[in-house]
Amino acid sequence: MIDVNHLRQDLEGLKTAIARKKFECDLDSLVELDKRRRETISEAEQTRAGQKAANTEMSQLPKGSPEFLAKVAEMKELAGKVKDLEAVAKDADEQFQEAFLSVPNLPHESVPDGKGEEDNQTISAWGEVEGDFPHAVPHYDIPWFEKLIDFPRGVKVAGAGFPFYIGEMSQLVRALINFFLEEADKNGYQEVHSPIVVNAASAMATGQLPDKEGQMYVDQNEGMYLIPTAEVPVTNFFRDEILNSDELPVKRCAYTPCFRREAGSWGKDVRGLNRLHQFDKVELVKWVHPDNSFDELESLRKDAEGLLQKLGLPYRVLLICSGDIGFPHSKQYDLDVWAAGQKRWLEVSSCSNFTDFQARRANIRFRGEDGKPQPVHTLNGSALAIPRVLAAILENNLDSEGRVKVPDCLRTWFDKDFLSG
RNA sequence: GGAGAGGUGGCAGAGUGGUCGAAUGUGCCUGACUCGAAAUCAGGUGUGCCGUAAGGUACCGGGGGUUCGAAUCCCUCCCUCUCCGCCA
Repeated sequence: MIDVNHLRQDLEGLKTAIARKKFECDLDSLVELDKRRRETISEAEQTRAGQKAANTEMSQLPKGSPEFLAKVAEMKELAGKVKDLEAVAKDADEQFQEAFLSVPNLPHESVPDGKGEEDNQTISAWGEVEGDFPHAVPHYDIPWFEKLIDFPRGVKVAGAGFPFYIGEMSQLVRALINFFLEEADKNGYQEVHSPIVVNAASAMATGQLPDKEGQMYVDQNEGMYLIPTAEVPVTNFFRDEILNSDELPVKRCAYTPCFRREAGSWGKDVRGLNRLHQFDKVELVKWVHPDNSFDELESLRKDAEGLLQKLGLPYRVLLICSGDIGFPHSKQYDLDVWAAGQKRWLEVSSCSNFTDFQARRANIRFRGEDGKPQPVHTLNGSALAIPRVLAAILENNLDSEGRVKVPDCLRTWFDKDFLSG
């Protein structure tokens, strides 16, 4: 959630900022709800103060004395009034809070205006894309593909979108995970191994609930959610905590499987490894001082880019426009890898600054220079999502003999020159 | 899963219906003493919300209830510990 002072002190500025995003919310009625909330709280608390004062008096009187009994009778009415007013205030507060949760984060001034995907800006690119892949085919058309990635048996055992990776392919997945984690370590991210289920409070804090409930797998019995990204458990590590300012920035990385129901998006671009219900990913998360969160976003993005460069995979960097940016994001970059066989870009990373938006929901603060707690800024980025990186390696590195050249940077964990089924 | 015990401020730990946001100890900060440190002494030291402020109000695991009044009584959920069972 945003700072409520935006609503109280700069309503027009807030309207302008939100209008740049595609999300709609009725700020005028929100202002009314805020006003009513404050009035009802004030009234209930004043009445309650009267009750407390009377109770202090009563505690001095002898119990059971006529004065005492008279006071009890008198106070009954006030007690009922307090109860009623507190209920009204609580109701008004909840109404406001609920509506306030639907206000999106404000886009940063450096985020370009735009209606949707088509207005995202390509701000840089790396590697050759045209004419450099004479033997490329879509990864799912490589003759031996189905020997190493078994979709039908995944369907039998679990369902569509849950493939088995077999033998050398499984080892290659493991090599990618290790490579990503080691590079993150070199860049100063402390590795954590996290739960891959979370409770409702955690999913609420990072914004998966209430809006995106349908995208997660749920265990109804336990009230648990399979994580759609390590962002959720890792960010929640510091939920309801106050950090020391000299601890900032905190940088963490985690490898986890990720689970997404992909409700609504199934049927489009789903062949092979392009879109799965379960996939592996290494995620980078930062908790930083508000003063330098946008610098931290740049370095986060460079950390993710470094992986694609070492793998030798061409990619482009998209600066996401105001109309395509997510609800909690202030600024977002996507990294798209070039898949030469399919001749299309595959998104393998999304690097975002949430400013204080997530931190307010998750109640993650630090003690500022004045000693008062204030929200940190949180950032995260994929580094990287495995299956699409794998797809690009398979397609781009296919040679004339139908073999796939394994990137040199993976040799520590996968000691073969080629993958050939 | 069964039986029992328990969840209070950074930590430890009192408090079983009223003057308790909460004793005491400890930790931390400031000051005094000291060449400096230790020790000692004095003061300070939670968070949210309402309020321009003064101040008010809420919070003793979460939620609900009883009462004029709840950290304290009742219900319920969660969690921790001990023992038993089961198990990677």
